[in-house]
Formats: sequence, C-alpha cells, structure tokens
Amino acid sequence: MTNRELDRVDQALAEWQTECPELDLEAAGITLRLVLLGKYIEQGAKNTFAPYDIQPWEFDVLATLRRKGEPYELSAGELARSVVMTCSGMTHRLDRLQARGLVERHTSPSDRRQVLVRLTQAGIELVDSAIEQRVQAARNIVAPLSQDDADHLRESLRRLLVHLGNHGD
Amino acid sequence: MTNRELDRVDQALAEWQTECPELDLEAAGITLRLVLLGKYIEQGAKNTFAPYDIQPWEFDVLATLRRKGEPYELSAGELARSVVMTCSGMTHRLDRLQARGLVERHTSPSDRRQVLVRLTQAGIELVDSAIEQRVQAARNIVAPLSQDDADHLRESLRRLLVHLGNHGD
DNA sequence: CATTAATGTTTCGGTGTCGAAAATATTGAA
DNA sequence: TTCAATATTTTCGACACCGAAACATTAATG
Repeated sequence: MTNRELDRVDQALAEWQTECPELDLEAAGITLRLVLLGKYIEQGAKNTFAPYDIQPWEFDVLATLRRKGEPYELSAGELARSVVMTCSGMTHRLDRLQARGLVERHTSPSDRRQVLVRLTQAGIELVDSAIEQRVQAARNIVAPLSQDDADHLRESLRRLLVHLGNHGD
Repeated sequence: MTNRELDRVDQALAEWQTECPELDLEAAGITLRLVLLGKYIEQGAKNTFAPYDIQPWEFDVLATLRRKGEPYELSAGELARSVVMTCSGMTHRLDRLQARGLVERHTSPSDRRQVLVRLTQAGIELVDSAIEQRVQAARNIVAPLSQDDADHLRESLRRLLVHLGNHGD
C-alpha cells in the first residue's frame, strides 16, 4: 500500500479514538473531510475570482443563468433552488447584481408573481471571462489524483449526492 | 458497468457542455460535488443536533476541546485554527458558549495574552450525549457506498486535503 | 363567481462570519 | 533598560444568509 500521509482529520480522529475507543469513526472520517474540502474550495474560489472583481456567490448566479443559454433567463425562485439557498437570500443577491448592471429583472408576462432574471451583456461577458479560470482551479485541486482515482471519486460523490437528494434534500 | 443515476451536477455540467463544448469539466464535476456535499452535510448536522439544543458550530468547538482530553483546555487561537475560522469569530462563539455555561475562560498564567478555554462539566456532558448521534449521521450518509468504495473515497479525500493543506492555506 | 388555498417574491429582524484596527502582553535588539 | 517588532485576543463595522411574516397573484373549490 502507498505510504499515506496524514491530514488534520486523521489527527482529530486519533484524538477522539484515544478518548472514546468505542466510537466507530470510519464514516465520520469521510464526512468531516467532505465538509472541510468544501470550505477550502469555496475559499479558493474567492481568490480565483478576485482578479475579476466578483464574489463566488455572484459567479454562481451569473453562471447558472449563462449555462441555460439564450435568453439567459430564469425566475428568481428557480435561481434560488439552483444554487441551494432561500428565496429571500436570492432577493438580496439580485439586488446587488442588478445594481452592478449584471442582471435585469422583469415580471413574467404569463404569471405576474414571478420575476424573471436575465443576464445583461455585461453579465455574459463577465461570466465568460471567469469560467475558464474556474475550471482550471478545479483541475489544480484534483491534480494529485490519478485519472482512475478521479473517476472513482466522482462516481462515489455522485452516488452520495443522489442518495442525499432522495432521502433528505 | 452500473447504470449510474444522474445528479444535479450532471445536469448543470451537461448544460455547460452544450453552451461551451470546448470546456473540460471533468475536474469541475468533482469540486462542485464536494462543495455541494459539504453544504448538505452541514445542513443535516443542524437537524441532527436540534434535539440536543445545540448548533453545529457549538458542537464543533465543544468537541474540539473534548477530544483533547483532560483538562479539556485550549487557547482561543488554537481553537479558532482547529475549526478553520478567524480569532474574532471565535471570540463571539466563546461569548455565547460561556453565557450558556458550557465553557470557562481563564487567562494563561504562562502568557497573559492567551485566554485558555476550558470545558465545564455541563459542556462535557452535552458533547458526550451528542457525539454518538453525530457519528451515526455520518454512517447514514456514507451508507450507499460499499466498504471498498468508502475506503477508496476516504483515501482520495485525504490526498486532496493534504495537497491543499501544503499548497494553499 | 366568490372565497379560500396555494404559489412566488420581498421585507424585516436576527444570527454568524470576516477584516481591520485597537488593546494588551511578550520578545528581541541596541 | 528601553524601544520597536511580534503575538494574542477583542472590538467594531461591515456583509451575507436564513426564517417568518407580509404582500401580490394565481388556482381551486363550493
């Protein structure tokens, strides 16, 4: 076996193990790392986007609209669900994006409760200029894994996500 | 091969692919899932701890002290680094934990700049009563994976964390 | 049709975090 | 010894998010 290097989670779990030897921490070793990696990746995104003068949360919204294709439009609620947050939170995000001229708000003609959010030209250009850095940052993070390990990892994560999406959400 | 079920990341990436066919999204498929899983797991923790009347952030601090063993004590700065946050954020957490009688603050006799944080009896009892649920929740999340897949996943996550810990952070 | 229920968005109050500056204590160097 | 540099925590002023209530619109029911 490869001589594995220990990370901070190994250290934490080893301490737990000496305090509470009866605990089974195998699964916890996975969930703790998932949470930690999520945090690090988001933190890294902040640095990645800094040169483009946008926050990760701004990119998330713009990118969600961008990938839908013409006319780059979605309702506020769909947008909120897409990025996994509440509608009220999305209202504030849209306020700020609108103030920066990156999106426009229109009330839907077919259902006047909905507000449709559309990317402006400036929004399209911003997200298109940042997306390449985004995927490059992802490649750097995954770099230490072999192609096989990366594929295996992706499949396991997908399975966890599917399971969580069905039994919890 | 197993007939894999698609998750929301697959859907998002498929949309990107049709809009920007030249993008290589293999790595992004991993980082996006890591961030998403991190969020879901933290959200789940909120529900897990609700019956014990504590927040995930409260548990994190108490558990960090608890696993150190007697005398369940650490400086505020060490505590902040352990849970990956700023000192100022930790100050506020400690204020609230102290108000609930779960920790005590003492200034260190050897270096009066440091404040040592110690678990109270109530704090010990609270964390000990919640930890079992915590690890059980982790087992539920990891349940859809075989033992082999879980081991493989854990090792890949460890490797990413080690790499990130050295080259970033 | 009215009236009630359901849906979509915003407002409001509260919580949790960060970053920079302040306050205090320690260490090092002249 | 004294003064400057460093280290630790706290204070202060943002910012971002959530949850519940309010508001506006649409759908369903009798």
